[in-house]
Amino acid sequence: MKEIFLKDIAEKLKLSKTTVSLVLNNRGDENKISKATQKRILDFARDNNYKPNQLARGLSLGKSETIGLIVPNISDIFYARIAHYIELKAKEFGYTVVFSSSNENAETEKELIHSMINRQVDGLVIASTQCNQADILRLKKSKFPFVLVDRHYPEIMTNYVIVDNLGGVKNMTEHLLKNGKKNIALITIKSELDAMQQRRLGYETALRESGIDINTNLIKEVDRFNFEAEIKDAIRELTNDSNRVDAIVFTTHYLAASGLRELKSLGINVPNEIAIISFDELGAFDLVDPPITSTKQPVSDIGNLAVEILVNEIEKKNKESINQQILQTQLLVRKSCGV
Amino acid sequence: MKEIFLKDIAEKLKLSKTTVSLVLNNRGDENKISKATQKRILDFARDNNYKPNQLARGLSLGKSETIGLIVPNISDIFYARIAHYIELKAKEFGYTVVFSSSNENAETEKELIHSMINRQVDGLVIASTQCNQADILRLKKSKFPFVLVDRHYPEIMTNYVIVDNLGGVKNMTEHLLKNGKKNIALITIKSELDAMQQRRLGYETALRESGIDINTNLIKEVDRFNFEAEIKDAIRELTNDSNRVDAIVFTTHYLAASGLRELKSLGINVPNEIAIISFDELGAFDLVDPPITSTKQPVSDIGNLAVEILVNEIEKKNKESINQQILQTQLLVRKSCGV
DNA sequence: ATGAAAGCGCTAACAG
DNA sequence: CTGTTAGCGCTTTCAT
Repeated sequence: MKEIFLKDIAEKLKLSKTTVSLVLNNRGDENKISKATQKRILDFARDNNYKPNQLARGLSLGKSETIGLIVPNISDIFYARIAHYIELKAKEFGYTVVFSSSNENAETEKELIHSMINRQVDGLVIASTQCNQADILRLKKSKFPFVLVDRHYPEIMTNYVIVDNLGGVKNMTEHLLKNGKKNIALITIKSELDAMQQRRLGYETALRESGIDINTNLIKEVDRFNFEAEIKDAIRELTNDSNRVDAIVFTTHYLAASGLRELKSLGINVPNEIAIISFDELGAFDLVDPPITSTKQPVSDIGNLAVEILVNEIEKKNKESINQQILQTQLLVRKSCGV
Repeated sequence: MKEIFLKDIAEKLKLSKTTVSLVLNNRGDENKISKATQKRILDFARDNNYKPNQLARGLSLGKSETIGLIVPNISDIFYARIAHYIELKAKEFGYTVVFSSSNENAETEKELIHSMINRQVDGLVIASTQCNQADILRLKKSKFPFVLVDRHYPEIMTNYVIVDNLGGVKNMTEHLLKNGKKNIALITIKSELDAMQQRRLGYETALRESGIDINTNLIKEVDRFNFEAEIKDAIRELTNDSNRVDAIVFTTHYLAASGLRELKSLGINVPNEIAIISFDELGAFDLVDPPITSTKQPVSDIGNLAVEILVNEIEKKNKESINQQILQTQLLVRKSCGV
């Protein structure tokens, strides 16, 4: 079964490439090609398992029916799940997805954006690293279709699908307050990322609205690449005599996992001595000892909306309109904050 | 900053496209193009941010410097991690990766293989669904470069990178035996997949070698798409009076998670009443109550080797040789089998 | 209702 | 050392 090309079909059927191409692209009727001819072409193509060369097609059309996905790290379950939904939705629209991880590196992200554009992706879904304003801005200026997910730049007017980070963490903190916690700490990632700033703000807002002063000693920012080590120090400080926290809010799942690991190794009882709560989930937070109360992000909505917005923009169904979605999170109450 | 093409460079510099193309592909020296000309071209290209259209390049070259990755499900942490390593390694070799999930559906997998080939990927890494011998065989016949990971077809001579499933589960079962367990059950996925058969065999081999008869009542096969419900029944049966198992081997992580969930809801103490052990890990198995003893797969090796083998084949450094790798797993002993 | 021919942007014989 | 030319496989304008 050797490869067969458009030209081959035309020759065998004694037709022109034009006719064959038209029919194969479902434009036979609109070009008044006889039903009989259409059937001959379609049958022959099917029988010989004809598949167009997408590279040639893309080159000719100026588009590739591919969308690029750039995430910080595809092996982070959160992004893997988003990728999954993006892929499903993209397939519905007839697009394939190409992906790459930036590994939280702005330089890598820049290269990826270029590389993907060179590969003629029709649009981009980006969960951007912290500080890549420049390239995002350039992308916007060039009117290249793209949509930001999970992370956005408040200063740039772009399409995005994000989550209400402030509201989510505010909820979490209030949940702790409601459970009688008095001295609540925050462990977060040191980052310019708006998402992280918003999460911190959520924590602060909840406290402030309850008339509690912010104690900056209780806010620990750890380095994203060195969090395992730094979190140990953070936990030790938070649990020493001068601080005596009774609850910790973690702004992301792997911080919570690390934190809990450390609390356990210190022999501290969760939730009796210290309650914990996590933004975002790991696979088995319900099985963990204790089951961790956490905030669930609407991953499928994020993926679906991102693709819908992007495809809309690519196909310019709506011209020039900017689409910004801020989705709500959901608090899953388990045992780690007391009953 | 508008787009610039090869032709533009040639015109501005009053050179031919050939010269420019040669230089840009680092073949200036071998074609004896003067250093001066080379420098002019390189500088101009850099200053004007020239990036070749990869579609055109691919069409002309007959290759795209892209490799396709097909997995059952990218949101399964195991495949997400493999994808991560594949991507890293591919980048080292100058390849981009395109991915898709087959959702365990052979028909989808077939389409994906074709679709990727149409998109002119240079090679494929496939974690195949259970029963797609036909397409894999066709792929082999057509001499298209590909390598199977995680799952393979024993009847087909292909490149693959898999794990010693039999040995892994045999180890797990022996670990249970060593800990004094007498009545060990197996919960696995109902599947023709060789990997799953091997895991079952590992369990049976361990028992047999210890002189224990296989009791088929203690082997439960659940449907991959309906495992949550079926596992409940399985657990109930295994824990009823006639069976009285004291340990359960789970052949994959999500089965273990579901199983543990059910055991807990039944108020059964793990590991005192029933020990459990899992092939493969979820994110936080060390934090689970109790920490789950499990078998860790060498994910990074799988990804790295797969890409190395594939790129070798694509670039035909070694002609016609078949490369089959069976990697060893590692048992992480925690608390779920007793101390 | 169908065909001829040009063109998408790049590479590569071959010529000089 | 550099240019001419054809061609990768497909789409599309313009004829007929």
